[in-house]
Amino acid sequence: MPQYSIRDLAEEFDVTTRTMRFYESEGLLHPSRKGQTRIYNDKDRIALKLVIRGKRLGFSLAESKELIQLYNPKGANETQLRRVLDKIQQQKNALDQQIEDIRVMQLELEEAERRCLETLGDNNNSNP
Amino acid sequence: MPQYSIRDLAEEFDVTTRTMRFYESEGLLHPSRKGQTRIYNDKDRIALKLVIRGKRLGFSLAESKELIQLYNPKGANETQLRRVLDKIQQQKNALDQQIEDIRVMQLELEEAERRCLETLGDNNNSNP
DNA sequence: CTTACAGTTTACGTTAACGTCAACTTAAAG
DNA sequence: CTTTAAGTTGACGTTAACGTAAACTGTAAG
Repeated sequence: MPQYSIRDLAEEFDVTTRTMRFYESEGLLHPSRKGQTRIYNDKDRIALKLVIRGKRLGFSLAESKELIQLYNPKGANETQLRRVLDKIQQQKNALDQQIEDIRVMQLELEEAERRCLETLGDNNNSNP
Repeated sequence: MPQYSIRDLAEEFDVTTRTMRFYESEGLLHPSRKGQTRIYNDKDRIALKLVIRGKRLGFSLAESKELIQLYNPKGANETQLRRVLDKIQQQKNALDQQIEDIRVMQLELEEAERRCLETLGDNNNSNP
């Protein structure tokens, strides 16, 4: 099983070591220790990747933490599993809303682009 | 031309009046005044809608402010217009990245969903 | 007139997400 | 052994995005 130092992951995902320790204190990462030095495994790596991607989408750390937990139906009973499935569905809906927002923004940006290009064309015609 | 009070827009977009005044102080909104009372027009309404949508996508107010400016190639010369076009392109690329992130998240959520359903199925088989 | 309500400015408070710094330990290199 | 580098734990500082409270003004209703 692959292991990583704090610096390994910090460099890979372009965050500071301070950030990694902060995430641990917030319960997002759970490195083991060799002496007092942190040792990260693949599960932490996946979690970190998820947090970083979440940030690009405007997720708070608390939201990303929930997301991480959705990926571990560890020792969960049926009731818990059903709650997890419900959360997953909510997340999927939220992402659908985001996609819709992005779609609208892209259309608006293309409108803006057209207006710019038009104005450029007009200027060139009136400035020979 | 339609006009809105601060409360009109605050209720429509579910923000507080404090937020609206804050956005004004940050240069995102530019209401006129009747006496000292703020009067908003359609341009402000559009800008506000854009900011709200931006927030759902994780944009900072500074980023949304830039976006707003992209929609007004007002008294811009050719050099400025080209810079605007460049920014528009950057924004479109950023949105493409977001869509990719969302796509990955959705796939992962569906994996998680499958794992949950599997576990549920197993439990039912071993608990008759 | 006064009561009530909506709006205004000013200013200090708050939370999330780290940055920064100090003081320390451990590990490896020269 | 000393230096150097990378790690550690506090603890305090910072920024964005508002919340909250105080003190004031205008205006419509009873």
